Amino acid sequence: MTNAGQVLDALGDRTRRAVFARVQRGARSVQEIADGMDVSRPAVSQHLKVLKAARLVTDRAEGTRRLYAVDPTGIAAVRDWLDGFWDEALVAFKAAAEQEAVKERKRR
Amino acid sequence: MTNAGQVLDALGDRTRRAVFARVQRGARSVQEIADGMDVSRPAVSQHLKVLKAARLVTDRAEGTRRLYAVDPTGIAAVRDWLDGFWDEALVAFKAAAEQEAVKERKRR
DNA sequence: GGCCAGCGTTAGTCATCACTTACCGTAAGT
DNA sequence: ACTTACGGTAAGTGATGACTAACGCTGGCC
Repeated sequence: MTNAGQVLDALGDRTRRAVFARVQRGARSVQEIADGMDVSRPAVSQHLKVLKAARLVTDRAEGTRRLYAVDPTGIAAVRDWLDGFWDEALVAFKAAAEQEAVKERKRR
Repeated sequence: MTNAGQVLDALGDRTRRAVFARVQRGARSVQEIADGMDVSRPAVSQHLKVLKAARLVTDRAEGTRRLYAVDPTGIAAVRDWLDGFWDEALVAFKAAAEQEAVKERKRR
């Protein structure tokens, strides 16, 4: 199981999110990903390393090129993590809203 | 609509995630949240500010105390953002797997 | 009014990390 | 073997941001 914290740390950077989005849009090689971005290719390479460690992307060698693709594993990890918060958050939120409504009634 | 990037930036810090988790577990005042943590109270206060801006928590004054609660809005934002990736990621992943299988067959 | 508790804010410091430049290894073409 | 394209890595720098200490403000209590 991948640590959700690691994935969130990976997604907690704007540039890295842009790289991730480009991979998902179909970009393959590191060059293609870096083209049009305002950072250098080595920077992209380092970001890909982090994304890979978080299991957000997978890589595969093809000749001298290295092709990157999206890995659902990391996304699933955050998704599960979020869902845990989601349910409890809704319950807590509803309870708080109820309590607010009670106080509101008392005020009149 | 809350920006998903802002929420991810907020969750991209370990300490901030701890603060968020404590709020969800029922901690209310800033003191209660800070108690037992290895950072000072002002630090917690600053983290709460970021979490609030990302609409992950809400605050409400009660006397001199300030009570914090979880706000589902921010979580929903990341959730939607993730779901977008989720669907396309699965499709892309399946396609890639298919292509791999084809290549595998060709190899024999 | 005086006092205390609870928080937010500011200023300043320190560490983390994103980025670039340069370098090295590797695979394919000639 | 030479060259070229591609990409990971190391070293060094700069900027972002997390943290603490000190201060100020507000609300409740005596």
